[in-house]
Amino acid sequence: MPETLARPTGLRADAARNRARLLKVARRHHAQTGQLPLNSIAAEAGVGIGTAYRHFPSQESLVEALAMDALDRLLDAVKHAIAANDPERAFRAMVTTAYEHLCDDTALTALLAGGTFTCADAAAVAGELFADVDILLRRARESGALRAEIDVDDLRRLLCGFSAAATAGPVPLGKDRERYVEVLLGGLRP
Amino acid sequence: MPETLARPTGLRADAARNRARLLKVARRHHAQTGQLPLNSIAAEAGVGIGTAYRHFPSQESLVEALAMDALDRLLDAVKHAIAANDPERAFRAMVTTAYEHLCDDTALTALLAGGTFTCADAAAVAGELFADVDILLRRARESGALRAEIDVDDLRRLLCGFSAAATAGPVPLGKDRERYVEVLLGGLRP
Amino acid sequence: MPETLARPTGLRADAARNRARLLKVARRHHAQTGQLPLNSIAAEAGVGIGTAYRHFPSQESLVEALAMDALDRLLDAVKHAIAANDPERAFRAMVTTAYEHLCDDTALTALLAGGTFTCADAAAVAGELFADVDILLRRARESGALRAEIDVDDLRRLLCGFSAAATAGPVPLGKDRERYVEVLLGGLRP
Amino acid sequence: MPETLARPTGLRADAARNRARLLKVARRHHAQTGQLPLNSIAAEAGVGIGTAYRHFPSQESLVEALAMDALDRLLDAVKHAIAANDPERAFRAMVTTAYEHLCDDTALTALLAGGTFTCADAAAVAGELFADVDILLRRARESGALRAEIDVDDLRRLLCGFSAAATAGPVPLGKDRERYVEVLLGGLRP
DNA sequence: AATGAATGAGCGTTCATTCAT
DNA sequence: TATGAATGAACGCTCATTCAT
Repeated sequence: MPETLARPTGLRADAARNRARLLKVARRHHAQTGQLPLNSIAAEAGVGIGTAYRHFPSQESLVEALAMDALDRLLDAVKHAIAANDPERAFRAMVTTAYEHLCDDTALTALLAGGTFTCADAAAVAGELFADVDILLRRARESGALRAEIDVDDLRRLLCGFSAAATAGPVPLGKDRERYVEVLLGGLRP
Repeated sequence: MPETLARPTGLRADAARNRARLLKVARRHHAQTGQLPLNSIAAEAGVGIGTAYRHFPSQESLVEALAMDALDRLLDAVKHAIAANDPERAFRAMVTTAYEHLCDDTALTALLAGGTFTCADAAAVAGELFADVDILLRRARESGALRAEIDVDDLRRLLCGFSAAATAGPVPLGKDRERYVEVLLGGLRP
Repeated sequence: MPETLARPTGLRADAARNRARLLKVARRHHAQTGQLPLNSIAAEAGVGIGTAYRHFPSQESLVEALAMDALDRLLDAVKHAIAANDPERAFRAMVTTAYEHLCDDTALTALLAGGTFTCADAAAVAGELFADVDILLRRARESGALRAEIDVDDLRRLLCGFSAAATAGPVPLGKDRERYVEVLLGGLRP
Repeated sequence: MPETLARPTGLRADAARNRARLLKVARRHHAQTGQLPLNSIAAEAGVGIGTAYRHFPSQESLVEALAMDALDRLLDAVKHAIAANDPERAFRAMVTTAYEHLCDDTALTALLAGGTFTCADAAAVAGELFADVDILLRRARESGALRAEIDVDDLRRLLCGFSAAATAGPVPLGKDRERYVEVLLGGLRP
């Protein structure tokens, strides 16, 4: 009996279909309302409530499952940035990518804003992500591209705050949301 | 029948007392949970639920009433800043003050993040506030202390995002939250 | 705002009617199934679920309200027994009465079997009841009508056990359930 | 298709292992909570829920399987008692043994309190048990050691009631639970 | 104006049971 | 035979809101 996983493997065909349906409906709910009412999500997905709970025994597990894709892509991007030469460019690329993902995925923002992980694989990816970002931050700091007093956790908070800034309000920010990441990058320079 | 006001005048003594009690309890709830359950708030305040609804017919009116004090103080601070000479110092003072207020008052943050106002007086104060901030921004821009593309609404978003960054997560930021306003101020420079 | 009470006073007419309906339905449920599902009870009583929770915020409060009548009558009977002269007769009368009440009221049995009370007035009546029974037990013990090692709590357990014995099973015991109280009284003699 | 049995024979090795695991977990659940939630029991036992249902198609069959061991031991003890000479000693030994088993095994108590059996072999053992106890009761009655009006079914009820008395409440009775069997034995004398 | 009783929509969660693999 | 996915009834509980007193 495996622990709850945000990214399960070896699902039966019908189980995978149900899971995908649930995630699809859940994603819409979270983006529109910030809530994840399992009852309605199950109903809308055309799936029994018990099935929904089998797949996602807790709201956190659902949030982490929703965020998992973006988390994976983020980790990929960070790995790429680490492999690059220019520390400042790598740092800027990482911040920009993270900002974009956070703006596009409310579940990712909620997960990172919380800062705690219950599913083993989400925690693992997040741990690796933070470790890699730490490397990028060190290099950026040494190359004089980053304020000394900002660490990984500060960046996590600031990025979540910025995506909230871009997303919040009656009208979400439009195309020009890149402006904000410029403000952030400017502010992070010593 | 007067419109709902966030800062009513001419209340009977007992009505004023009830209102104050409700606000006190509501403030604690909002700060601790981000929620404003009128039933429990009325019960804890020792006030009938009907009375609570008479004072605050909607959650928004309660949020605006909660934020009204901070909104007033903010407006005061901005008026002071306008009266000063140095545009850059005035701008910095305004941003810093706003940041502090937002970090300290979850209702103010919720209200400004939403960006809409239902009570006439709250809307009035906010309108004046935004107008005055706009003046400060113009001056700062002209004096070369502020990026050209940032307007009042951007600043509103960014400030809300920054206070969210400082507040969010399992552990709210401690004493050193001023660090973040430095990042913001740095980022806002051209 | 008074604490939850098992025997409230000064209810509005409609509130009293709802309360009575709820208790009536609840009593039937408890007698037949030993359960107290508030949802179904409210529905059967023709009362909103919220109303049910207003009257009985917890299952315990409902059990105690159900048992309150019997508890009162029991206390009355014990007071009478205390006023009598013959310690043995008083003791026997008390045990018999308690047994009868327990056999007739499953909620009373459940409450006394648990031995804990959450409503202030139920706790008060129970406390007085136990104190008075203790007096009866002392007298009975002194007059040689009761084993030395049996105290109030033992009697509570034994009476609950006996009423369970008379009640349990596919067919509850019929008219001749008095036989069992004779066994109990016989067993309690030194 | 054989009837469900509380004590099946000729199980495959893995089936027997699964059955044992289920019983072990179920016993703990029943002792601690009085409930037998098949889903959780199967999960905790590391066995598929379908397998659990194959072994125990109903809650009763599970209860009977749990009680089977104790039922066997009880029957053994009664056979021994029948073989003895002194009818009163035999009777007392039987009552005491039964009481001890009931106090120690919540499933046995639940089964005997219900008084109905669905598995053929449980019914058979219980039938033999009751018949043998009946013999002991007759002898005891004849030798003047037992009230005339108490029959096997009364004893079943009373024993269940007494073990409930010893077990119930916030604090189960401690070491001195033998006291209660003395009360019972005393009460059963003419 | 104040009170608080009533309502019911809605969400969280458990668990017995069936059935496809 | 074993597995575990799926289902849905049932229940617990909260809270926004209305309305009679």
